[in-house]
Amino acid sequence: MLPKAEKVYGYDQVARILEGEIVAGRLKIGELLPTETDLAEALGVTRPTLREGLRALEVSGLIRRAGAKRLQVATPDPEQVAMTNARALGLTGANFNHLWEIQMELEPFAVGLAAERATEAETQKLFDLVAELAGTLSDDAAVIRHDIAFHGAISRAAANPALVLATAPVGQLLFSATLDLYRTVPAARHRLLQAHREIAAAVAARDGETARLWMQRHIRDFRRGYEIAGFDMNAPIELRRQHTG
Amino acid sequence: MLPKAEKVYGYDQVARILEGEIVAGRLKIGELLPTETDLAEALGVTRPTLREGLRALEVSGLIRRAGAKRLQVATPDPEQVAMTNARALGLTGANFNHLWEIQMELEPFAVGLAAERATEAETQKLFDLVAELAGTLSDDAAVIRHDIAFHGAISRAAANPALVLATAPVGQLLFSATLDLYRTVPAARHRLLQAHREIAAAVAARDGETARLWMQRHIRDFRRGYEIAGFDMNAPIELRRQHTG
DNA sequence: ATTGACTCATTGTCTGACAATGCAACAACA
DNA sequence: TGTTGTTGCATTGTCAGACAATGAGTCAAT
Repeated sequence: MLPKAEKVYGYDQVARILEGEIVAGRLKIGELLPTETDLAEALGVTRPTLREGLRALEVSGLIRRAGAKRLQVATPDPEQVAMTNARALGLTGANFNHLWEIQMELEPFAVGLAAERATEAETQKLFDLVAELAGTLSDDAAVIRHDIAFHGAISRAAANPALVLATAPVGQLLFSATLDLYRTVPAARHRLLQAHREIAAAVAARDGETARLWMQRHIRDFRRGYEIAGFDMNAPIELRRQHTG
Repeated sequence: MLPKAEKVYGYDQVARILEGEIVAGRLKIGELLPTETDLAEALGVTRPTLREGLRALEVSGLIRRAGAKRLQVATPDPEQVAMTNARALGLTGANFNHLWEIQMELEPFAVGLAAERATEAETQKLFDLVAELAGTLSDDAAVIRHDIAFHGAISRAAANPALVLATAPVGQLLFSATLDLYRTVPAARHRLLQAHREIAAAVAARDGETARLWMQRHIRDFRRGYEIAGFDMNAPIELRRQHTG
């Protein structure tokens, strides 16, 4: 019950201080950090210690390599954050049912918002993705990349950063597990193409209701494919590392 | 368009290799890592380099200090992950409207599932939290801590790890921004207490519909409080560091 | 104006070291 | 016998200093 006197290590200090400076806006986004030697001196630690702190910040996405040299203050890249979360989610033992349940709730919601708010460029992006998919339908890995990209584009079109953060990890994890699906149930890819096509059209027409319906159908269909393929829906899903595109 | 020959640094290698070993299950959860000297030698790097990699893994939650010495393989702590995400979300410029929108969608959904699935212990936890709140209603910070804990407990009762991951950051960020709210609109805390009480009762009664309705009311009410207080709902919300409990 | 060579700063990495501290074994005691 | 104090050791956190590789900037040559 006591406030447990936890020792704060140097590298932890470094990370916290720098994080505070960034969040408080004293270190502005895009700004270049001082050299490691200078920073270390300013913070009263040595370079190895400083670097441990920097590595921590880099993982949480608050700093990024600019070019290849200097480090740059940055806002966390949603995709990178999503990837980290997806992996974390995989390690908690989440299974298909868990993920599908969330998908079924969030994706129709997202596409409804997207239908209201999508900009011209964003709907165009959806059409582009669909067209691209039509061309690479036989490449399983490409289909999955497209699937992730399409749902990601919808989330972004919904113009809500919190929604992106909530949906992206689930989608990445779920879709990454479907490589075997398309091998086992080849027909699934055509149903996917049609669904995406209809969804894109509905979003462009600002028809939220139709978009939601197609999305629901799409996600139910996804589950059916998983059933047909005979996969175990209670088995933990693990994130498969993307073939870096 | 070219596959950009990206240099892979030693510390990055270390992190990836170890991560791979953990995900693949060759390093089991709870297992203690070898000493830094041994690990460094095994991986063909020196200790400073190794430690940078370890720091990265520590931030992503894959390893944790056991006791105070040796490092231990671990599954990411959802709360810690949520905190990281909440901060990331804050930096993307998410505002009250964004967060509330998600909240309004996910929390009723979560409480509906909780009403179906909550175990005896989990419903008891809800009642305990409500009782505790009733005792500390005048302490603003305590009210907020309770609020986060209560919604977290519901997510967990919904028995879906993906849901926890999706809701926790939003809740943490949103509620952390309400300290001023209770100061400005003192009555809000009583309405919050009532809502939580009703929700806990509905979950215990396995009455999903009532639970959802009260949750919706609760979240709408929250918004009204925010309006009455005259806060700007389009201003970015920043995460306030918790007073470590 | 563009290209090329050159300089220099900075990073990634290494070597070696030391103090602090937690853990385990052991001794001393009730 | 069970508990407490002591001691030694292993391991971590941190430091100091060094060096090669490489990116960026400078300046001359074309």
